[in-house]
Amino acid sequence: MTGQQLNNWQDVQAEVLKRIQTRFWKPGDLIPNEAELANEFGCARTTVNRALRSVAESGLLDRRRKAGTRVALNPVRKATLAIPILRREIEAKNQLYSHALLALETKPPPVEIGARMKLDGNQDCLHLTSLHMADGQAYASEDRWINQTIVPGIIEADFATISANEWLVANAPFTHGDIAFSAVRADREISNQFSAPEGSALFSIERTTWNHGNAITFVQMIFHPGYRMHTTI
Amino acid sequence: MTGQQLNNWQDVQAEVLKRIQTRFWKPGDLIPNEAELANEFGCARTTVNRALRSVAESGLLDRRRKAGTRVALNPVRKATLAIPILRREIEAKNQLYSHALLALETKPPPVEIGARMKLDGNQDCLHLTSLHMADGQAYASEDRWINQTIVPGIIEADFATISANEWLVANAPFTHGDIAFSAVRADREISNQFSAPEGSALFSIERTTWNHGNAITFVQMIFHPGYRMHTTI
DNA sequence: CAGTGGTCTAGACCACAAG
DNA sequence: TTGTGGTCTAGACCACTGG
Repeated sequence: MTGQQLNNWQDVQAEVLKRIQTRFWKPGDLIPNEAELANEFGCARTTVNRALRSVAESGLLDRRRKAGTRVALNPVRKATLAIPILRREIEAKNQLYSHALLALETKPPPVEIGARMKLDGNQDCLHLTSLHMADGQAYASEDRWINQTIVPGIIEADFATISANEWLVANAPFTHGDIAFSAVRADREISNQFSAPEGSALFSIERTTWNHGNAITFVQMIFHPGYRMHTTI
Repeated sequence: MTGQQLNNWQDVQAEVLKRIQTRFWKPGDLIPNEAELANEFGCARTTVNRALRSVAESGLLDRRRKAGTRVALNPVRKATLAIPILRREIEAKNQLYSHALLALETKPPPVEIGARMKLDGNQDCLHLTSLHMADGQAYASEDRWINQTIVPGIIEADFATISANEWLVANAPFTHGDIAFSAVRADREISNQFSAPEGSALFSIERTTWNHGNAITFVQMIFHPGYRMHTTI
């Protein structure tokens, strides 16, 4: 060991971050390999590996076998953002959550939505619109299509008492999903729901969830004026 | 070993995910401890630990010492989204990146921005507005405040040739940042930049970056109409 | 108190890719 | 070909926390 004693991977990680932030290791630099750092820090190579892997996952290091580990030239910082169930997001603010089912029908979705769900042909879907409220104020408007052919039991669900999202979370496991964030203009219907001027700029989240190759549901949530989604890096 | 042989942590992870998705382990269930799973899978406990830790990070498992590991009741799925440098985002689409500096001045920021940057008093900041373009089309409009007291060399920077973001990435390391996403209405100036109707709904990203306790910069990026930010879970 | 996950260690072998 | 990170193992000790 030639340097200070670092006993756990968090300490090693902190030292590595410090060297990057202070430009002791500059962007593009090749840093010592795991064995050398383990020797310098007086710990096992496994510990160094754990620390470096963690820093690399955050985007600050590029690691490649044989080529070694370099400080990232263009650090694409990765923000992790939690996609909460709306009810919990609202309750976390100590507000009362409620929701109202506005419409429920069975029909084939518009072509662009059918395409996103990779449905073949004019397949019937369950279509529902509902409003989520915090302390009685409109919080988010939901427009959802559910692929009823692959969700057993969906017909019996009572979406007046449980929100579609919560029912699906409990009954239709998914393997992965796509999410898109954007800004949309409030049309007449939406602006009425929020008691906001027509043409207001509203934050939108669209999500398609899948069970292996099959789309379970497509949902667009449009949030009240002024809504902000936060995260940190 | 009582079950099938799983030789690496990815296989163990896949098996664990399968058991969650198929409801073999149901939400709220306590699953076997690491030693039991290691025995069942015929691998070391370390390997099981690596797999379970990874699943827990995605939000599907709750792990607590002594209490054991449970399938999450309300899985708050975590989406990791990459915050790219704009130039790279544009070049990744095989478009030509360019940018124009629209204004540059030195003055104290508005109070709400000064508060976000935790500046004390009416401290002068470098304020610049610029436009990022893809193939000559307006892509995003940037409004940035830089705390010049803690960024050495900022005076010499030539923001006509290098974008402020790239200069800062190269010269002002940060330890962390806050990000907020929202929707904003295009005012007259912004709508002119995008040749879009006034009142268009535009996607906005605001970011403050810090070096320990000191704000380096606050920036608001407003994107062209129709911009979407994607991720997966 | 005792059971669980969290971590460290030393050694080993392997997969990948640069030269 | 060979140096690098990626991973597994067995065993050990520790930290936290539920009962």
